[in-house]
Amino acid sequence: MDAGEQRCFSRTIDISNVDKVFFPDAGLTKGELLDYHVRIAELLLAHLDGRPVAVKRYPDGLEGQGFFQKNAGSHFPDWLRRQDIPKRDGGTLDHVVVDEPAALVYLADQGTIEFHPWLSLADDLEHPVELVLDLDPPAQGEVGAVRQAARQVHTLLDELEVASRIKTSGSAGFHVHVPLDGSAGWDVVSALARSLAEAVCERHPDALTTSHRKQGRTGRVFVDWLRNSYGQTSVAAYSVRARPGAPVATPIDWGELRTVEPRSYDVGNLFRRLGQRDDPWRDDPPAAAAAQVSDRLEALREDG
DNA sequence: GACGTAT
DNA sequence: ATACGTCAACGCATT
DNA sequence: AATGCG
Ligand SMILES: [Mn+2]
Ligand SMILES: [Mn+2]
Repeated sequence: MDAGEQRCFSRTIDISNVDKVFFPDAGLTKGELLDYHVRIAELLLAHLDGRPVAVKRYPDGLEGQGFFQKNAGSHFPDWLRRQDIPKRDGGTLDHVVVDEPAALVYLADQGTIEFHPWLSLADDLEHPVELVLDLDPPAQGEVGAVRQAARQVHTLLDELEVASRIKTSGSAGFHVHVPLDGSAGWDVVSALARSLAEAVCERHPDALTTSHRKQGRTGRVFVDWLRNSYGQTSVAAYSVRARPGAPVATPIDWGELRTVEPRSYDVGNLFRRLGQRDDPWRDDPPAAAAAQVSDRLEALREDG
């Protein structure tokens, strides 16, 4: 991508610093990162369209300091959607909402490396459209343990007849997504996420834990259900991660879990994959009703 | 990355 | 003109 | 009330 004013997805964006190195180990520049976002825009947008999105910006690349941003900056263009969103503490955010591909490119030009959407839509903040379980191994590179954890979560969800999908995190683990029908509020969804996490940990107490404090995990895979709250986010499918090698959080099929690792895909190789196969998350599976799933899970936990 | 202030 | 300082999130279980 | 965590 060239510097200066570019016409991009029907918007004009003033691109800067295209030769600045953002990923030194991979030799990837900001311009190349912008190219990635132009190319991935359709798929990335498909998985966060209409949601409030927090961005993690690194204006000086991986070597510089990064920060989260939710509020739309005063200099952000008029066409970029923003929305007043109440905080739980009574305050208000002027939150970025992504609803067009140009927004992704604009934000990437602002130094955004990671996109972190809410689990609910801007038009219905109180009713999440998905539930996410984040599986983190005790240490980087413990792929076997976190793969096994993912299979165990999948098994439980299958028993509950709930459709689920998996992606690499681009970091150390995997994320399991459960599409929801929007019938339940955060209280129900958060409680369900907690019960799912606790249920799978009860089945495999030596391998899995829900302990939020690192100290309590003792070599086990952390099943993080706490993402499932109002105003919380998890990294988007097809977002780049701010890690060496420019890894990408990549949707995969359950059958790929045998071979794919958390950082298998990155900005440099993702399009080879997508050239050979469709987005594994292209077709929306049936969306679950959280309250009903909670009832079934309660019954399952009583029996055994 | 953008902006305000100081040199 | 250029350099420098400052700003850019949140929710919540647990202790 | 403060902390740890993602
Ligand atoms: Mn994680
Ligand atoms: Mn800077």
